[in-house]
Amino acid sequence: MANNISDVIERYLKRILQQSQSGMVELQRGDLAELFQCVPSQINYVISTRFSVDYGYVVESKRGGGGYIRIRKVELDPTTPLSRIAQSIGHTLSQREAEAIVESLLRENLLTRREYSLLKTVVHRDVLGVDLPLRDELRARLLAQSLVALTMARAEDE
Amino acid sequence: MANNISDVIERYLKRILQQSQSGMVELQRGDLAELFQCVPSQINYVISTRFSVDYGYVVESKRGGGGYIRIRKVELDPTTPLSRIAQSIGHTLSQREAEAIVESLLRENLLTRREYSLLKTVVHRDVLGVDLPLRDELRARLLAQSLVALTMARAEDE
DNA sequence: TATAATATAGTCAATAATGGTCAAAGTCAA
DNA sequence: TTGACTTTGACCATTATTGACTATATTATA
Repeated sequence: MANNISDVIERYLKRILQQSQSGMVELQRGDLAELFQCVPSQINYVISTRFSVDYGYVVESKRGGGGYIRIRKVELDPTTPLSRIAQSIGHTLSQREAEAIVESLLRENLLTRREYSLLKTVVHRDVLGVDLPLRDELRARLLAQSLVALTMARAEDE
Repeated sequence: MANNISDVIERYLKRILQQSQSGMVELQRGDLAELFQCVPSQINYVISTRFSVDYGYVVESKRGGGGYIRIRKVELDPTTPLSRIAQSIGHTLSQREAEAIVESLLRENLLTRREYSLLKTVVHRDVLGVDLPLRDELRARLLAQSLVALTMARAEDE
């Protein structure tokens, strides 16, 4: 479609992702930027707009000498309850709401008791220990991302 | 994967550690540096960043003639380790240190893959999303309390 | 035995080699 | 014309590499 560099880079990455057996690409930001004659931060833009977790990608990177960016495609079934709930969590979340969520997940056997216990701790105000409203925002991120992690962990476990 | 010498040396050391029955490797710093064509202090860098006690290794050394560096992999005591590790976590904790801890717990089978994935998420700087030094303090609380929660969690509900 | 020479390993700070963030400026279609 | 999307670059953060200087142990020598 569009002739902008971002789309070109996107197609390039998706093509090599498809071709790789492992479902993973590893690249150096500077190399890719050079290949497409753009500034390095353009690569970050492409990744953040087109390879986010919402689209089913996991991106890891490392800075420093020998650094890299690694993109993996994960099977993320959006109908699975955990990821649906993760998506339904907004920008802020009270402790009461968070506890209601993890308790219902435990009841439905979507969490083990250990996982439940762990999440109960993670969302507790004393553990977070920062002031509102930051605390509720932090809690929302922690719980949402934790549920996403659990969704993907299952996929990885084979 | 890695284009840097540090990672290559790390893999080399882990390979011979695996191959040795004793779970121990002894080497001379200068020899290893020569083998990999790097300065000797690079070996110290690799050891301090990848073979710290957080990663489950103990390193001893001796200077002078016949000097050596000895790396041992230590098994965690499977009876109380989670709580012990929780106690050893101080007031502040970097992402790198936190990951070292959860990786070694996974390796020792003290965490399931899902729990590992979850904790990896909880200690990630992007998820915490607050500035240093608060971030490292928050991470220390989260991980320490999470491990305590796991210690106390009732074993799996049928 | 004292001392000097030699052979190791350790520390630390400077520099290099990466990737990340953010906001300003540019582009383009509705 | 406006608003969403893209492009750019200055500045930031993290990790790796190097080497000068330091510390310690062993061995040779006076």
